[in-house]
Amino acid sequence: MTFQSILDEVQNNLNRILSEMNISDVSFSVEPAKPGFGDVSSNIAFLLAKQLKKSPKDIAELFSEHYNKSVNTLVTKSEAHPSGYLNFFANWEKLSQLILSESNLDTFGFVELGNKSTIVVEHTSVNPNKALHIGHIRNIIIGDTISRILRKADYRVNVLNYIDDSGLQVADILLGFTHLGFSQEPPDGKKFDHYCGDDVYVKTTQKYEEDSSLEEIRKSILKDLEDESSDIAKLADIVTRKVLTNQLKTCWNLSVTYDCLNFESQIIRSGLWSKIFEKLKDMKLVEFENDGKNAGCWVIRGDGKEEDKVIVRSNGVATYVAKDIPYAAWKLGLVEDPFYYEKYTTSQSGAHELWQTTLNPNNSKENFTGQKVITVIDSRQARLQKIVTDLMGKFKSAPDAYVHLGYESVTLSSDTAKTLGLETDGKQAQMSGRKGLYVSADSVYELLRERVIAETTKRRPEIDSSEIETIAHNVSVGTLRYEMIKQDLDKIITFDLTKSLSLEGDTAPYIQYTFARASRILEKSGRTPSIDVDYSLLVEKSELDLVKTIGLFGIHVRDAANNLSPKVVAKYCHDLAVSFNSFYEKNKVLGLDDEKLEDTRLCLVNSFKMTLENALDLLGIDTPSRM
RNA sequence: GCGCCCAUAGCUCAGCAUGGAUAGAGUGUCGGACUUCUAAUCCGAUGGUCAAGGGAUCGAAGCCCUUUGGGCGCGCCA
Repeated sequence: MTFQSILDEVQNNLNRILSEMNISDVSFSVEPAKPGFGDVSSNIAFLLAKQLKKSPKDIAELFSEHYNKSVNTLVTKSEAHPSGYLNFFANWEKLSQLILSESNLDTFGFVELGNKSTIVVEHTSVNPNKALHIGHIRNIIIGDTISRILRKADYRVNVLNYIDDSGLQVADILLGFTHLGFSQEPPDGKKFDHYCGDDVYVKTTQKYEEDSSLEEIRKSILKDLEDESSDIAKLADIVTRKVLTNQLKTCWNLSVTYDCLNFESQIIRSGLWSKIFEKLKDMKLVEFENDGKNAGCWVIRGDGKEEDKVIVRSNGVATYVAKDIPYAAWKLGLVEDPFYYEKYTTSQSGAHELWQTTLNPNNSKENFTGQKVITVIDSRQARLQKIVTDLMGKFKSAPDAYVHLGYESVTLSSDTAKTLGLETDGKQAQMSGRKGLYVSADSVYELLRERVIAETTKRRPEIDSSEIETIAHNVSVGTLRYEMIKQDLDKIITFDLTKSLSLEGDTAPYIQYTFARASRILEKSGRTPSIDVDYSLLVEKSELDLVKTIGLFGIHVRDAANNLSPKVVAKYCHDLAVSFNSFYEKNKVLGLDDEKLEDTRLCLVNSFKMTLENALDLLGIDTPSRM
């Protein structure tokens, strides 16, 4: 509740005043005030201006008078601002006690939004034929952060990663292995996913232009992939799983975890598509085209001006979107589950168990479906995802059951493109796995790590090298993760190898640094912080601002979960850090010759530290106590 | 051609969902603060016809319409 408590109190009192005045149906706002306008503000006077035929200023004054006569516990006074706003001032002694003691609870920041309903978040879903690049990382971090936020908002979250192990891109590297003589062993210890992506995939696709006969081979490989017993399918299984293991290492290293891996090859072999197809026909959601340009195909009718979408070709083969339909229905639990589940061979970090689908009935049955589904895919797929969303809305009779969470892509800055050998004339460049134009996630992490090691060694020569390694890891992961979610999903991220890897300003290290400062104060105090302190001693503006910011945690978690907006939490963490730095600059905590004041401030510092850790955890960012 | 998205300080972005007070950060540039709990920090200065035009409103960066500029998408490819 925390800061929400005072908002509720104001809301209730205003409602009571309204009913005394016989006014109803006014949906006024009660919000944390802007700096310099008290602690809580309401726009109620603006909304009543017309009805009462008075100026907002007069109405605000009227309300202010009434309000100051009502019973208050957390508000000391209300005040009419000439602009028409009604502002309220908090009883900080009580509010500080409320906020700081609640911030010590494990449940702090938890909001009851999902009512323990299950929700599926699917993200990553990268073809297992290459290493992850910085563009994939945006998808992964958005998905992982959303999952963490939803858990904090009382949802049971099932995180899925869809493994497209039977598509064209896999066929391409298989062709490289079987027909172009690429060894299945990567050279000199190169990671297998990098080898497949940098060498086999890029060079194989180059060859298509030189040798058109390869196109036929490619098609036959693609066809063989569907037959489980073929040599190609067996090879594909070995290769894609090896790439997958390497991709997962990259994800785990970034503190990203999953609940279940779903393999496309198994969805195909399970026969789920034909069941869904029958259902689509029964529900008249697909139609057979007798003539016109799509003669002989099954299509989904376009919405308004949109073109019809072919789902099954005239040769009977399903198209790309069609493959997404049975999977989407499976995720929503709308079809009988054809899969069994076994634990994944390598366990991921933490206590989080990772499962994978299998068609082998000697395994257990589990449930990874959800009442709602969020699929994280970049917005270039918006059109196709809209088809799936519409279909699922009709299947489930709930239009918002399936949500496509789209985001803009990551492009390379002109300078960074140049380092990869592409001249763009000052413009940013789209990444391309096929052309080998990308910056790998592993290399970015490594670059960051080296810089943080150098920086930390320079600043803190007394820290031993193993702790430096840990700090460097946490700061590098934090920097990368924060960079991927600090802006809105609809903004393109132009990645630059120099500018995007800064450790100063609005970055994770800035925030992490405040945690280290707070830790140091607590460590030096040699005391155990208590919440049994004199809260009336917190009177400085920078102290109360920090208390207030701490108290706003839950409100931001709710906002982020409601709007599926990770940047809301990123912004909050930054706000917390700014508040703390301001407090730190203006107030000493130790050596005051005033034990009571020291205890009170230690309590505040400890609350800040716990809340920041709590909030950063939602971003998957760790908190070093020294850096 | 049709559809979706973006446009706010030199640069990168908040604020827009739910219209209301003084449009905020970071970065850059210039200047200041480490014998004092960690300077990955802090303080000050600089910097804005909120792309343009129109509309509805007592009131618009925000809502509606048009235009311009940029990005992306529109296959019996995946």
